Amino acid sequence: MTRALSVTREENFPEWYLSVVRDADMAESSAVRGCMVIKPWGFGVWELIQRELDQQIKDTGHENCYFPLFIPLRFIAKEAQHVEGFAKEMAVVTHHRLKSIDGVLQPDPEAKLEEPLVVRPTSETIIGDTFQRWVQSYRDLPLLINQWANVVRWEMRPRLFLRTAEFLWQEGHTAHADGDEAMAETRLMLDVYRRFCEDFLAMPVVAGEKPENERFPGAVSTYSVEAMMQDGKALQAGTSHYLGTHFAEAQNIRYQTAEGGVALCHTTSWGVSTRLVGGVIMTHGDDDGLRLPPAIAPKQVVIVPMLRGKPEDEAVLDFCEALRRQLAAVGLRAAVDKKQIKSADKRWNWVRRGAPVIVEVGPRDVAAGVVTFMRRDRLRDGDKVISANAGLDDFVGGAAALLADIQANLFNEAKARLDTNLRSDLKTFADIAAYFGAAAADDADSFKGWVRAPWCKPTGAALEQVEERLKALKLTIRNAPLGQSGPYGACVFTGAPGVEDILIARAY
RNA sequence: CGGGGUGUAGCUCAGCCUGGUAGAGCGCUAGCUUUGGGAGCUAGAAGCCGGAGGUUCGAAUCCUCUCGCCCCGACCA
Repeated sequence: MTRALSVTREENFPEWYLSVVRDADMAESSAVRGCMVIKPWGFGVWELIQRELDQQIKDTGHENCYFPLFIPLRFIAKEAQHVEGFAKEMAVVTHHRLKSIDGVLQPDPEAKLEEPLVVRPTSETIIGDTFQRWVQSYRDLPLLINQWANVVRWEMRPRLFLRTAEFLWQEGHTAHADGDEAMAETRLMLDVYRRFCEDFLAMPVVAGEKPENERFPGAVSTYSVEAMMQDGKALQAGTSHYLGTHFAEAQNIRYQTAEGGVALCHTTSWGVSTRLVGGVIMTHGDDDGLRLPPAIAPKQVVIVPMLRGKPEDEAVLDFCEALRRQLAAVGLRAAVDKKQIKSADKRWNWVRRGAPVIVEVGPRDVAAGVVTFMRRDRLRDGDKVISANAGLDDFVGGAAALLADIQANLFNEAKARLDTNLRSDLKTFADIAAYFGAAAADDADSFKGWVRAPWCKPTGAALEQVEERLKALKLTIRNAPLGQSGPYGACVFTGAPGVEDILIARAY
């Protein structure tokens, strides 16, 4: 069986993932450990994610700002849990000048900063410091701000897109007069993320609240949207935090109430990152490479002219260019691949990159006024590549609907996988342990999916115990799905009466 | 920061044990043939063998030190 990639998902999922990232021209690792170069095709996907999400963030009343990359060390120190959460992965700037000493270029000892600066791992503190000055009166609230930025977290185990030392994201930060409003904001943005993942990335997610031990450092409550990858692991695709008054207390974000008193603001923060691109790859990719949902495909229809270095090439190119213009005229992102390589190679390059529709045009098509095309979501029947023919006008007229169908099909496929592999019939921890193959170490990477089960929502030391037991099976609690209602069975960890359902899964 | 591995052409790697001065595949360049579908043949460009020191007539190969990277653990959007 000839596939476009040299490794299949079944053989080795992590290797398959790397192979898609590489062969689809998404990104590559760089000279800087843990930092990646995002290539045009990968960045194009991110740009589309950015464009759409930016609009949705604005539509919900937020405005964009930009805050500094550097944060004074003392700012980080202000919120105790925040420090603890991020201290171990912080890049620190200590000097402002280089000097050649004994022929070695190094930080000039004379140019040491009085106070070190950290490269932002997230911006709660610097934004809180700003909010403190911006918020005076209840009339200044709510303050609804977002920024698109890069952040740095010195990760020990980087993986392209999924976990890199530097990554791109948006971080929303808001301040509110009271807790109810801040909580509503937290939940609103979580819902924006859920809809965005489903409608735009065609990636079904489960929105829910994180258990206490998985909370953002400094948050009162953390919510996430979790997506199931094709190896059954969970990917946290986005988070939204209700920060209570923790940061307001640490940074003195207060306002005068209508009654003349002084009150602390309730703040929120929420973000999604370039990790989404990794999620798209692991949700939709197949053994021929990436499959991009049309909504985030930088090129939705790629036209490959079959050129042979003969006089009729010119007519083929003219035909392709005319087709491209017609597709552009109906609002689609179309391109003609004029690169001087064999057309069969071009086709497979676009298959690997996941262009939703690939059109091939040869002299015979031109003569007959038809196009031959493949849809990437249904590339093969068995091993055979499926291609279809359509008259030029029919193809152009139906292209938008075709793309919509591809988008829907990718979502439905992923949704069916999520539904099929989310089990809720395991009643005890022993069942769960057996299901995830506790004994068989070599079984650790085989597909398992998620388990939904009731628990008694322990806290503190009791929760730590639960965490330990799960950890032995490489499992984590992903979240407690929203919108659930009892009655609940017995807690799978303790047998005590359950108070809510949680999702248990291996995770990225 | 613990345990293991590895560094040779753009990429993947062989050669190292048993020192004699550089190889393969893919990719790249050119030419010819082929082409309704991931082609073949021929020719070619490309590496002071991670770095420093040592042993030796001679080091990719042996020794010492050093740096980088990868995998497994602790941490993680």
